[in-house]
Formats: sequence, structure tokens, C-alpha cells
Amino acid sequence: MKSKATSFDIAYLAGVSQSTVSRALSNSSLVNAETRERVQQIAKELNYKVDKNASNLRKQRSSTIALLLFEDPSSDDSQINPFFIAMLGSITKACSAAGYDLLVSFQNLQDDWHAEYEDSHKADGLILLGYGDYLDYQQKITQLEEQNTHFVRWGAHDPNHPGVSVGSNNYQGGFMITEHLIKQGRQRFAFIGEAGNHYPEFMARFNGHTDALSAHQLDEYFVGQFDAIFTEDAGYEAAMVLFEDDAKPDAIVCASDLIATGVLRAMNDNGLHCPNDIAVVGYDNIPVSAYTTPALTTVQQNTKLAGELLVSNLIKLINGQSVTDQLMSGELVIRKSS
Amino acid sequence: MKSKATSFDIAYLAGVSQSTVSRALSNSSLVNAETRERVQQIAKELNYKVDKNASNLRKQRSSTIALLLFEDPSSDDSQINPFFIAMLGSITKACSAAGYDLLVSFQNLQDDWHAEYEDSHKADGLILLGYGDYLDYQQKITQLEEQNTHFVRWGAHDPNHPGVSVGSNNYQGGFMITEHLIKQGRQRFAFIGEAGNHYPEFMARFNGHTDALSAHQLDEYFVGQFDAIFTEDAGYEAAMVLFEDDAKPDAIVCASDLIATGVLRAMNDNGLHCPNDIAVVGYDNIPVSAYTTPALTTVQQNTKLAGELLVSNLIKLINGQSVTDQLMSGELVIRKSS
DNA sequence: CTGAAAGCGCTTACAG
DNA sequence: CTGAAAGCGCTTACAG
Repeated sequence: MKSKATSFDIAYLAGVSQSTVSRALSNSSLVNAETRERVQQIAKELNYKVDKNASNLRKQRSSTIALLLFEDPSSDDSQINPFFIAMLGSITKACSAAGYDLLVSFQNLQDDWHAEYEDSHKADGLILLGYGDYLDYQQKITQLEEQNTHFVRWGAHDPNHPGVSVGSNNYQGGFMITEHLIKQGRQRFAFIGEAGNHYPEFMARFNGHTDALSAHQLDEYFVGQFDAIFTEDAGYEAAMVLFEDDAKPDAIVCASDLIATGVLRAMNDNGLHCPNDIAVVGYDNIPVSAYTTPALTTVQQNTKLAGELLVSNLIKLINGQSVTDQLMSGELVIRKSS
Repeated sequence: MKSKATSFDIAYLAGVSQSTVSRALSNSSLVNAETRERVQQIAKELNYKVDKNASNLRKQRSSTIALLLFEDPSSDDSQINPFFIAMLGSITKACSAAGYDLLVSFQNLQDDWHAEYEDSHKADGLILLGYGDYLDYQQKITQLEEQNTHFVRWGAHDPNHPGVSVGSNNYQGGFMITEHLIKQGRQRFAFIGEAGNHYPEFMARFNGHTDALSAHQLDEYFVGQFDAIFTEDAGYEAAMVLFEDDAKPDAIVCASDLIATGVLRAMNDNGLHCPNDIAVVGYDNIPVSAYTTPALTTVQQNTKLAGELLVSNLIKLINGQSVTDQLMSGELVIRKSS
């Protein structure tokens, strides 16, 4: 590599001091307009770029955000939950628009990621993205909080969790999609997806589901809840268990689209027709959900807004402003499965 | 934020010089084993992390790789080509395994991205990922080369392109999937996808397709090639044009899965059955391809290996080693559409 | 508006 | 094996 130009080289060529070069390049109003022009012109000719390491070291900030995507460590293939992909896209764009670089890392829960990024000054703050088991990493979140690390978490608002979150109103989504099924005249409802402390998002969707039944005096129409983590296989297995039961629902509300695709497969393997025999609905509106047979009715989360809010809230935290949890409404996407 | 501990704090507590602390923390063999232990212990207690900006500035390297994903600027929604998502996953993991951080940026072609990352010392090298129009950004690649920036490109090997590339053997893939259709007894073949200089990957798939027909003395079975860029909509439009033609193929080879999903939709809208009337095959094996009706026969690219090769080749370049272009074979994935 | 100087927190020759 | 010192390339009080 050729050796890079420094601000001293420019100073020499422009006949000014290095301090003035620095000021001119950062558009400081302290510098004469004509001088600024000249310095910037020379910098451009030399293809000069401010050395970020030096600049960051001096300024004690990195203008970089780290995105930590944590998944179940078991999934070592390169399949990422498609919902997070959409989030990644919108976070990347929001960071770029705000003048921040984005460092991306996939973590699994064992890793000693907490604080690594901010403590080493690689990033000014963290965005935590992860479905799955909150309790498993609660301790690490607490640790982040104790170390005064700036971070924003995607997920359910929860007074017991430290830190600021941005999330979907999963309760509202579960309520809404259940009302949709009720209007379609469905009579016997099952819910597939874990509904416990470990999966607060799924639990909120479940609570929305059962409350919608209650609101329509249909509690007795609920035939049961069946556990499944967030994968297609889990959905398949749970549905197989359900079909051995004598519950015989005519509508299955799934905690995620991935679960729902597994349920559709299980129905197919059991000679059940969707939606004639059983309506199936999912959650997330991942790309695949438009292509299943039949295409899935689901709840769309506004990933674009979500990414923007995560980034803007984190930047506020970095700048010492206060921030409150955000909750976004979901939108019903009706397709052939219901 | 509490103020961070520095190597001087540790030196004070350990009763050694700051230089020794630095050596101990980098596991230098120059330092007494017992001293090293003690220093590392104290560092751990203080939750000390080496300041990356200072360290990078001094070492003149960042241990960071920048991934530039460039897409058609028209697509401003957060949909990213699913194939690249898989690549992103594997690149992230490979970087992490090699001790590099990964900076991610989506670029569109207008942006002044060339060299920005390495010149500013934010990254030691670049990975360029993009389907699409090579000629449009060839100039920028040339510029990267001139500035001695370290970079690796995903895509077709091409003697006219500067830089090192890692790519799929698209010719072999196109050949293989066509032979598969021939074995199924298909008689009239159409190809959907641009096949020109602007899309060298598509062109290689197309050349594999026609050469497979030639190899089986079936040239006259080829009924035509229809342009489409890499989107579903483009596939739909191209198929609609094809169906107005009197070509009437019984097999359509698509340059990508996304195109193929559009073709399936167009068939459906025209009352054509796949595979009874026409077999359809795609390329990439994106997640959606397993869920279309019928599920798509396609060519799977080894994204895991691809990511690993991109990263390992880039690191070799950064370390001044020489690297040659890599070409990976695809694998046929047979499903219901053929 | 400009310049001389300090200093961000490291790593690494250099001297012992 | 250890320490004192230089210096990576900036930004920003401080003095004018």
C-alpha cells in the first residue's frame, strides 16, 4: 500500500497549520471560508480521509453502533430467522442515515459479549436483537446496565427488564388476528407456541388470543395451547401432538410464521386441508409466508420503523438524552390460510 | 458513564510498568509468566478492555473487515436478496472465527464508497457483494485496485475484471440443471433472465444451459431466451411475454429463484400447470423456493464455503499473500417443479 | 480567524 | 525479562 496522506501533508501544501486543516475539514465555523475551500480542495486531490482511529481516540467516541444478534447456539447453519434479516436491513439503513457505522455480530448465549464492544471503544452503543429465551440472557442485560453501557433491546416491554426496548404490541396482534378468525366463523381454537416467561413475546400473543376469545364470550371455544419454540420443526412436532389429541380445532393460531409453516406441513402429512378443515395463522409476515400453500394470514410488524426507532433511541441514549420504551402496532395481512 | 480503566491503572495496581501490562495482555512471551498472570487477573477484575482506537492507531490496522452489499438503488424497501442474506450469515461467522470485526454497509451504486473504508482505517479490507450490473461499478472496482485497497469480490471469475473473486461455477450449474430436465424428457426449452455483459453470472448459467442442449444434440429444442433482471416481478413480466409468443416451451430455466417464483405466478394467472404443462427450475435455493407451489427445483450454492473463502482470501491479501480466484460447484436440488 | 501544544491510550523499538 | 520513551494522527482548549 502507498502510505496515506495525513493532515500534516495537507497543511504543508495549503500553507496553513495542521490545526487549521483539522478545523477546515470538520467544517468548523472558526475557519475562514476561503481557507476552508482551499484545504478541502487539496484534501480531495490527495484522496485524503480522516483517520478514524486517531479521530475516535481523540474524541473518545466511535460513531459506530454494534448490532448483536443472538440466536440459539444450536443452529450452526447459516439460516437466520428471516424476521431479523428484515430488521437488519432497516437498522443498517438507519445507521447509515444517522452517520453511524454498523458493526454486526452473531452471538450465542455462551459468549462473553456483554460490554466487549463498548468497553473497547469499538462502538458507542449496542442494539440487541433476539427472539428466544429472555431469562437466559437477563443476567447479561443486567450486567450491561450496571456497566452503564448504552444499549437498546428489541422485544417486549417488561418492567422487570432493565434497559430501553422497542417492540411490537404482540398482545394487540394476537387479539386482532383472533378476532379475524372469529369473524370467519371459526369455532374451536388452538394456540401453538410457548407461552411462558421464557418467551414473553409469544406469551403476549397468546394473551391477546385468549382475551379476544373472552371479549366475544367464546372462552369455551379454546381447546388448548401447545408448546413450540420458534422453529418450523417445533411447529411440526407440536401440530403432530395436537392432532393425536381429541381437541380437533378448526383454527390454529401460531406464535410465528415459521411455526405455522411447520403446522401446514403436519396438516398435509395428516391429510388435513387448510383452510377447509383448519384455518392457520402466523405472525411476522416473513417472505416465505406469501408462498406457502395456502399463503399464510399473519401479522406484519413494521420492521422499517422498528429499525429506525432502535437506532434513533440508541443515539439519544449515547447523547445522554432520556428515552422511553416504544410499542408499535402490528398490521393484519389476510391471505388464503384463513 | 464511569471512566474506563487504562493500562496505566493496571500498571499501578500490579506494580509494573505500563509497557509490561501491554505485553502481558497481548500474551507476549517476553514477559514473565507469573507477572503475566497477575496482570491479566487485575485486568479482569477491573473489567479492562484494550482501547481499540488506540491500539489500532498504533498498530496501523483495524482487524475489521467491511462488507459492502450493493443493490439496485431503486429498491428502497428493506427487502434484501435472500441469497445475500445467507452469505452475510456465513461471512459474519467466518470473520468472527478469524478474529475480525465486521462492518456492514448497504451501498447503492451512486455512493462514493470506494476506498472510504480502508482509507479512513475503519477496515483493513473490503468484501464486495452484489448481484446485478457489473459494468456499472467496474469503474469503481478499478479505482479500488489503483488505490491498492484490499478487496475480494463475490461473483463470476472474469479476466477483464481486476481483483480477486470467489464465485459459483454458474456455467456448470446451468449445464447440470438442463441435463436434469433433458432426462425428464422435456422437449422445448426457454431461458428467462438477462444474458449479456451486464449480468455475467446469468450469462454463464445461460451458456451452460445452451451447451447442455448442444451436448445432447438438442439445439433445435431451444425456443428462446427472454430478458429479466433478478426480481420476481421481472420474471413475471418475462413469462407473460413468453406466453404470448407461439414458442410454447415445456421447460423454463430461470436465471434465479426469484425470477422462477414470478414465472410460477404468471403460469398460474394463465391457467398453466407446473410441472404438467411446463417444468420450471430456478437458481440459488433461497428459502422461499422450498415453499412455492410446486416447490422449485434449483441449484444450491454453498454459501457457507463461499463466506469462508471470501474472508480467508481477504485476510491473505491483507497479510500480503497472493490469492487466486475460486470457483465453487453448485448442487442440484430436485423438487416438484420438474 | 490562526497556530503551538497537549494528549487521547495504546505498541514497540531501544537500552538495560 | 523489564522500563523509559517515542509516536500512531488526530481534536481542541489555550493564547493570541
